[in-house]
Amino acid sequence: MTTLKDIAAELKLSPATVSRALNGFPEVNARTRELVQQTADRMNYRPNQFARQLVSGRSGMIGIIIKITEETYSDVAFFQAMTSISTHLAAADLDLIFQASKNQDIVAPYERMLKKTSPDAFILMGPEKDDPRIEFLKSKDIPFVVHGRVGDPDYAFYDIDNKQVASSVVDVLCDLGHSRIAMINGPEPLSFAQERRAGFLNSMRSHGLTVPDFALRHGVLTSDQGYTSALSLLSERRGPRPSAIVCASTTIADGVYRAAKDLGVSIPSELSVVAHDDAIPEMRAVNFEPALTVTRSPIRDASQPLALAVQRLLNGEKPEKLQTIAQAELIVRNSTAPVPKDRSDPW
Amino acid sequence: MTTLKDIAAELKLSPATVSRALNGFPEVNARTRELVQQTADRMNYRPNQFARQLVSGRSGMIGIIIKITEETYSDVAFFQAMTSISTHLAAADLDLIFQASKNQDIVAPYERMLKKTSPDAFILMGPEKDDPRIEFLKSKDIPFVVHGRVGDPDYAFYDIDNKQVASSVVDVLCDLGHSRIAMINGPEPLSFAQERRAGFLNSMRSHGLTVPDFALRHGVLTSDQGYTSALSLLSERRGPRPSAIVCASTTIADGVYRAAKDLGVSIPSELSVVAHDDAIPEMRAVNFEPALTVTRSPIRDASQPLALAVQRLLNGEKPEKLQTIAQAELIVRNSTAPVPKDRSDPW
DNA sequence: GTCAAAATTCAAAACGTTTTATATTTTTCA
DNA sequence: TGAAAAATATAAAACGTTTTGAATTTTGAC
Repeated sequence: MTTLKDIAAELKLSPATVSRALNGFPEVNARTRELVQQTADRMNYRPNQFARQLVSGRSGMIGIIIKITEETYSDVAFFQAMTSISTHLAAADLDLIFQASKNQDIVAPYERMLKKTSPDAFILMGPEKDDPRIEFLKSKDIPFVVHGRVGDPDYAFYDIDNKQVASSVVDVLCDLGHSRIAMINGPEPLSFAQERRAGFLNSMRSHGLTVPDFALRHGVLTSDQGYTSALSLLSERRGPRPSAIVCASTTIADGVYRAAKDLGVSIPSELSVVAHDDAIPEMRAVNFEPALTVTRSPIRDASQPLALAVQRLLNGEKPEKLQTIAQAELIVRNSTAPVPKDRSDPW
Repeated sequence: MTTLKDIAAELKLSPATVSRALNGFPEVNARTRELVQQTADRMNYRPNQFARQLVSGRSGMIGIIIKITEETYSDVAFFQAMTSISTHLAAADLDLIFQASKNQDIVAPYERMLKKTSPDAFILMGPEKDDPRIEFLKSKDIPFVVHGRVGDPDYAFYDIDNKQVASSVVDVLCDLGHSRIAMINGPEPLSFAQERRAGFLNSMRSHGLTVPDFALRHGVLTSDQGYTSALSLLSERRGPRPSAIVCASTTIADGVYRAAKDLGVSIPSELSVVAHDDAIPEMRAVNFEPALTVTRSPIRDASQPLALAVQRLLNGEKPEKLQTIAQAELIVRNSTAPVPKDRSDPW
């Protein structure tokens, strides 16, 4: 391993000058710099990162921690996001430290990583209300960026406008005359699900419509969850069946399609279906039969803003200035149709 | 930030003693150690990892790099493996540095990470013949463990016995009287596919059977790939159809099932299907209709041996001593049956 | 040719540990 | 009691950078 000193000795310069020359400081003679560069190359010099980190106090690494679930969907979604974030960070010469944890105490792995590897910042996914991880990072004064948000926060985040996602869907369905609209939503504790719920209920109310309790369901984003929820919604045991179902994901919609098929309910003539599309390669909305109407905002679109926000945080920008709310795109396909005459009455 | 010196000053001891006390060296008085421990706790001391790394020359981190594909299956499989590895490493206080790369030059990201973050070792997945990554790591003298193997290598690895996987399946099918057995294998460059191919052909030969070229296919591990391959195999355009198909994964088998259904070929009475099951939660062999006969070796089983091998490498053990070849388990279910009389002739 | 200003280089300190070689204290045993 | 041995503590060096403050050299103007 050749060190700065070696180069300095070779050229009869001081380590200070060599350091400056290599790091592009202005106060070094052009000829000297050239010379230093060349000998550094020739001697195959690689700066020792540990020494750099010691003096700079920075690791150049970003932490990301995932709670292990049994759910493939969140896995695939998370993995997509993470790979994408990784490539964007690498472009800024930042590395990603990854940790999966099934720890009960969701803060513990953050503490451990902080002690052990000292990432300069964290990227945090799937925030919940009063999320202890956020409290922890704030208390330790560690920069972090959140994918998603809870409420109207003061931290840096990237999120989509989940209220708009839900309300734009309601608008579309109401324009088609639907009034009995059900929703199969994501897991209750997650903020995106709460936002969509709020947006959904608000928008329904503003159209003068109500939603009975049984028509608004929460659960994991799996096809099976969609299937069982839809079976129950379509069974008419608790009153007339909905004329439209709003799904939290394309996987949920897949289950709804299966249930409709099994019950002989035709889409879209008897039942309209809309979903939010995270653009996970697994289940493409265009390949649905009939093609699925969606609000669309690819999860991978989040990665660049997240990576960028991290860099800016590290440059000292204020978190409050690093907040992005993206709008979802509405794509009407063939799974939505005007409400059938005999099903237009509200609940 | 309180440092070792602060504690030393507080107790009127030398930093050396404090260091030794905290790191459990024997040559320190029990009372002193107790005292040091307490004040360290009281002053909320956290050792500076950068300083440690500088003097030890070790980062305590393991690098893992994935080439981005378009394939969900490999994503899910990889992600499963990675999360599992991560938890095992964390138990040994090692962190995982993750990087996704779509770089053409598959060595470049290794070089970059090495320069930037200096992992102590790498875990390397999906080795190919003459893999330049392996050459690179060897030339730089960086320890690494491979998931999979090529040939009869001198590096540390964990792999399953892919020849056995293929041959045990052939044995089962031959016992049932099958002689026209086709294989839908994984991507040609990957070593596991080559091993299975070899095992398959060898075993067929030893049963006195031949395999025409068109009956042995390579491709990605997707349902669609299985579907199109099976359609082609079952079309009888190139001779009589196989009485059994061996699949590289449950996703492939899913495609085969779909193709058989579309063609009105019944499983298992007209066609036997066997697959290798990596135990990815996506597609459970037991849930197939009929339940799928498999050779089974969960990908997540690899993570603990891999994590352990890494630790041993770091403790100076020789890579040649850290080689594991796991046997797959054969599970016969309902997708295999005796060959139909009219299809028992060999090709 | 001189002097101030600008440009360039340097020596030393700092970052916070671990480790080596040495010094001091305590214990043991004759 | 004294010397040797064992136990415990220490000072200083080392790891390889960056940065501070000062020193040296070069340039430009008169």
